Amino acid sequence: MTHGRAPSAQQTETGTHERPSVAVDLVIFAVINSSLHVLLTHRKAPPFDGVWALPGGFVQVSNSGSQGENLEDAAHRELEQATSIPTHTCFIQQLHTFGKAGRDPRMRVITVAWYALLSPINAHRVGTEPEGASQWFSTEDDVPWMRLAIDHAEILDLAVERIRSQVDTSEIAFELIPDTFTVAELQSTHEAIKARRSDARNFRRRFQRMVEDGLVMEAPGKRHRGRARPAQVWQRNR
Amino acid sequence: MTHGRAPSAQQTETGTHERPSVAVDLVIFAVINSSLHVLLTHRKAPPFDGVWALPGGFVQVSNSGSQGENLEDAAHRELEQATSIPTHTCFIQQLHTFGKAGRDPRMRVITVAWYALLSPINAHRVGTEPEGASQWFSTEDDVPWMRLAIDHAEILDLAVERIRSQVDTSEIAFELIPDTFTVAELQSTHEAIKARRSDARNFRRRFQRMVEDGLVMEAPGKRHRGRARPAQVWQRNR
DNA sequence: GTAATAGTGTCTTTTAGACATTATATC
DNA sequence: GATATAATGTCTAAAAGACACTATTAC
Repeated sequence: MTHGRAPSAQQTETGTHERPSVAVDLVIFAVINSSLHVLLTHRKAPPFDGVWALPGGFVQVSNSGSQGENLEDAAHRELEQATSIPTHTCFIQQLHTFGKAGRDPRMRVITVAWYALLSPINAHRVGTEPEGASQWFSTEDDVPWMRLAIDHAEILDLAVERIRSQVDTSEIAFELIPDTFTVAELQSTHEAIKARRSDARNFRRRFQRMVEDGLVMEAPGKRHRGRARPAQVWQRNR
Repeated sequence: MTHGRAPSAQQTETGTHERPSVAVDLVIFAVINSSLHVLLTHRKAPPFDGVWALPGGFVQVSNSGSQGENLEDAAHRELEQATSIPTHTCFIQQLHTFGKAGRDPRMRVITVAWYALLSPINAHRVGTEPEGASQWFSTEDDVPWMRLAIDHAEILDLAVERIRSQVDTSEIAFELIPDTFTVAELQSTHEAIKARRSDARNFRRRFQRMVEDGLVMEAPGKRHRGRARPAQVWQRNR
């Protein structure tokens, strides 16, 4: 036997070895009522019937011709299926691949997990059907963490940890708010992701830097909230 | 069709759909001569014969019984195969999963890429056979970037970017040096990863914080280099 | 004018970057 | 004492955390 990709005992380069099923699972986030929510689907078939799970499905594969769909396309397809909205503009990013033997009792399944971020407008269109199979859960208290199918609680944990660690150094928060927004709305989104309050003056100082860096720019109009002073509206600079 | 993991047109929950081959590919790093190196293997079989590639191989899968090996175990197995050293103590971490249709012309292959970090002692035992299939390449100039098999150049790029972004905020640099080390050796490792020099005084200030935080502690003895003043030896605090 | 949110400024602490000299060992 | 590396201190700049008051609008 040689080094590297050479065939090992039960495997050949021509592919006669056994193969796993490969799935994509989605952690779909949105901020609802100032709280970070995740979309779960209710399973109706054994062996996980009656259990909440991350939306997902198998990657369409062919071993001839075009070889099937790209992983990212599979993730987008499942995102559309889970949300019933057009998702080509949605933010989606690979999280981690989970493939522990036995994680799915039916067969060997390796799943590539992704996280997606929905704007409030898109989120509102999802999971509102009273008899729907999908439902939003607040990550702060609502999620039936201990009862998610397979290892989905672990996937969800990692996804929350990931976006928390990214929110201060990337622009992901913009994916969770409308195209135009006020500073208070952006701050509220940051707070929802990190599950902790922040100081308005310090946040505005950081926002000021974003303006100076050309990341955001003023948008026309003002936005009212209650009977208070109207706020300046902003938009991303693209 | 319902939401979520329900079967789609060509797929059933019982798994009669076509499946991809799943591989693990390894980006094995070590610091040699103060430069970040990566271990590549020379392919001898078509369709990539004569081309350098990342070491890797297929995940051993079974759809009955134990379902085969864990992804992480497959990565460790391939790491041992590529290096011929015991690797249970080696640092290894998942990088990203690459699964574009057509990336391997032979068949649909989805590969889970990992990066591994070898200490100088371990690295020295690898790739020194004159006729060996594995060889170290400096990431600074030596790597035949444009000629790596499949999408391995892209994987390598991402791995380098990843450890560069982690070196200042994690403890990965310690995985690339011996158990006991001097401050200068640790600094040199940082510089090799980031491919840029740093100031010794500023680096020692950061090192002092590591000491105060209990991350490292003095080790017995001093280390000589040339005919100069000997340096204090340190070790990680575990 | 009252209620409610928008918007502003200062002090302190921490961290990073730039920069030159002294200390200690070998030869 | 010449040489080579180890080790140290200060000034400055940028960013985060803590903290209280004024501005503008609807009602």
